[in-house]
Amino acid sequence: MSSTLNSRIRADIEAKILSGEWPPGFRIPYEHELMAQYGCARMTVNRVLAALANEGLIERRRRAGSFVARPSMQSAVLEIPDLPSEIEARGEAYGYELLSRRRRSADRRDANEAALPVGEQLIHLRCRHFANEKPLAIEDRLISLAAVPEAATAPFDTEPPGSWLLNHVPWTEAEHQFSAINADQETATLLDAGEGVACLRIQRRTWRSGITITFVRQVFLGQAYHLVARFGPG
Amino acid sequence: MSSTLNSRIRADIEAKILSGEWPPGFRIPYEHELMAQYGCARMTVNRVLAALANEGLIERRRRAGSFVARPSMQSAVLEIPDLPSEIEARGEAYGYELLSRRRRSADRRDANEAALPVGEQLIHLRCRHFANEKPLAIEDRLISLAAVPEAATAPFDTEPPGSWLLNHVPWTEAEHQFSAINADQETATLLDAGEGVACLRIQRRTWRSGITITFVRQVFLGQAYHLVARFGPG
DNA sequence: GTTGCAATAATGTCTAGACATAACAGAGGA
DNA sequence: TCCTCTGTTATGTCTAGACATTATTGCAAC
Repeated sequence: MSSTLNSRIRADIEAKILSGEWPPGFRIPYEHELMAQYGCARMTVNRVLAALANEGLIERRRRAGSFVARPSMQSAVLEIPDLPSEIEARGEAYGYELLSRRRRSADRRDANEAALPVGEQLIHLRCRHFANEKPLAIEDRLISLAAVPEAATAPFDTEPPGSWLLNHVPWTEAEHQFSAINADQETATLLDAGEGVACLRIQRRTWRSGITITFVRQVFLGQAYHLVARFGPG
Repeated sequence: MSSTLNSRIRADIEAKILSGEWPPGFRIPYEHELMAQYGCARMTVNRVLAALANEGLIERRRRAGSFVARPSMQSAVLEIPDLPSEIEARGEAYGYELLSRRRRSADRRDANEAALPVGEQLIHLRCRHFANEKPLAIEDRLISLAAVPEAATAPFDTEPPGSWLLNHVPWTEAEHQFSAINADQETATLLDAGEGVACLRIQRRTWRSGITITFVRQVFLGQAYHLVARFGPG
């Protein structure tokens, strides 16, 4: 309960919007009026309104005023923790196994899936993640050697590539794709499940300044893994 | 290409972080120094740094300074558009069918899944979404009448409940859960697919000020539907 | 050594102005 | 009627200060 003027104004406005007292489209008081109401400088209310606009709660139009935005509900913040940390956070034992490691150059399929230029040198890893000794996911990972040369000598036999990259690559953008698939025979065997069982497949492409760093495809047992995403103001 | 001083400072700092020139943990210049470097007031750099901290790109500690945050990669912005708009955006024809509509009170299972108090009056809808005449998803939806009394008389036979709620409920928080399931016989029939086919299941609980508004479970054909989430600064 | 106090240095918050910018409204002219 | 010009108005950006807050540092007493 921080009681800065800033947060008080913000809380008041959020409450009005949240409660429906100020419905979508409603014109909220001008900075001028809020300034008078709270007896503060315009800069103070401006900061609040700018922040609210930034988060999409309100919409500001010069000359016209500020308006409560229509709730779009079109975006959510998705938490995708590092697998080891997440599994340990659930109180289970994390396990990791490297299945194979190859150095090859990108073919047409990689270019299509992972946006890697054909012919680019890359490391292709295949590994398994375990929770409490039971297989949880299979991972197929491509790492571009042009973007991450250190990957050529990194020891991926004990540390999962995701965690390694997290600590060696500065900042990234990413795109995820989710779908559900039936396990084929190989997948089923590796996951210690029946053929055809539903699996959650997550594909993630990570890049920096337009250069693809890594592509990963993880296949989870659909029953064993739940992704959670939260959304909302606050 | 807005060339406000604000955005110029911001772009400079983001570029340094992005390029790896300022690695995670690096102490970025003090407000004082940036102020001298750009020849501006402290308030100006403060606004930039506060915004960057707000987005998690940097971390600020009193007396110590501001530091480049470790790339967490633990959150992504997930776009979950309204189904009708999304299907039409793909150039396909959207269709909707209400399968059943019941008014009942919440049982223990609802309380568990949807955080609805046992005994609370609710509307239970079951419907189907189509893309180009082919079934795409089955939806099971609970709407709390305590939170949304107008739902009792709303005409859900032509407009999907998601779109209706979007236009009638002010502001919401939500939590999503993703998993993969094999279609049971009923699901398979409704989706016009084979029994056992992998489906992507999305469950979403939406509330306002701690009061649950609605709970929805959507089951998509795993092959037909791809969710995409993007993440990154800028 | 260890504890505790005080100085210091950074961010956090706020003020009372200033000028810039964009969009709208109304007046006047073609 | 339609267009353009001009003033008005609310937001956008910025300044040069001020005091508050707090974590660290270093000194001093135990």
